[in-house]
Amino acid sequence: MQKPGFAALLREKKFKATPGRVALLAALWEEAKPISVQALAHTLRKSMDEATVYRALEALASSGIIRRVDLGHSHAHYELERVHHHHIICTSCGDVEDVEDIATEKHLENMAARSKRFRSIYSHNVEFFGNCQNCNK
Amino acid sequence: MQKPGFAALLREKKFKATPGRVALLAALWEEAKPISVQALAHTLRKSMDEATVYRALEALASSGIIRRVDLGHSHAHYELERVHHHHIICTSCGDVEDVEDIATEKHLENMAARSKRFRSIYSHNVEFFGNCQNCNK
DNA sequence: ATGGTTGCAAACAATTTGCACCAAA
DNA sequence: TTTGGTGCAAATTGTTTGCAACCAT
Repeated sequence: MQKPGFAALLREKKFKATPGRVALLAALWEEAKPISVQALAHTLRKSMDEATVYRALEALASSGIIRRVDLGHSHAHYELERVHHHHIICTSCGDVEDVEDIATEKHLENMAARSKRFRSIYSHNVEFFGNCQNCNK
Repeated sequence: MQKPGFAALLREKKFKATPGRVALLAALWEEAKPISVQALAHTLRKSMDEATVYRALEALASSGIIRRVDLGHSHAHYELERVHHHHIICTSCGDVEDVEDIATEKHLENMAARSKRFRSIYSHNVEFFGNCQNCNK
């Protein structure tokens, strides 16, 4: 994926392209994996107040520009919405690896389609937990 | 699933079968769906201090008796570990429905097996987000 | 007897909110 | 000029911890 024009992307989604939000998206791009709000706020400490980071993350996540990810910790992580994928988390060292598989995605859609009370399902998260090779010695 | 003997279950996993923990498991059994720590602590207010609820939940979850579930809120939920299944969450009213599908589970295993850095994967979570029929009018 | 468990209080961490001000469109 | 976005501070909410006492085994 090419680095997108973040300002244009924001305007496209009806947001104002403020320097802070552009910096936020750039930081997520740089990170290239889920980052905690605290770490992100620290990175952006020159550009954005922590409360504003929270507000921006929520707004951008509900517009689909970014994605909220749960890694089993007691605080949220976010990442740029790129190619659809999921995560494997090492419960020992916290390391995260991406996984993707088209065939599985189809099955996930089927699974969701079985619901009786839900007709519209617009997203899903999948997380695997295990130990990476470093921690499994 | 039959209602288990919680005291015996606890001892089996090398825990002490205290009245509080038995009450906790009974409460999760009653609830029959993911419950927030706060709601659980409120239910158990006569049996267990909130801090103890947190400690018990963590211990029981890492032994596999119960399961921690992320519903996209900013606090944890737990449920009894029963038949393996996942959840669809209504992002409007918060309602939760269970989903399960053996075929999909096989594919999830395949997906996880593709990892390069992870050999041992012991659990996974899947959550779908959408709107239930009530909220989708 | 003894080590896991608990209550209570306090500390800590994560997230949200009110409000006046600012700046992008 | 209008309204979304921001900083700052304070309030909330969620979670963890220390320690002495307790009780299930």
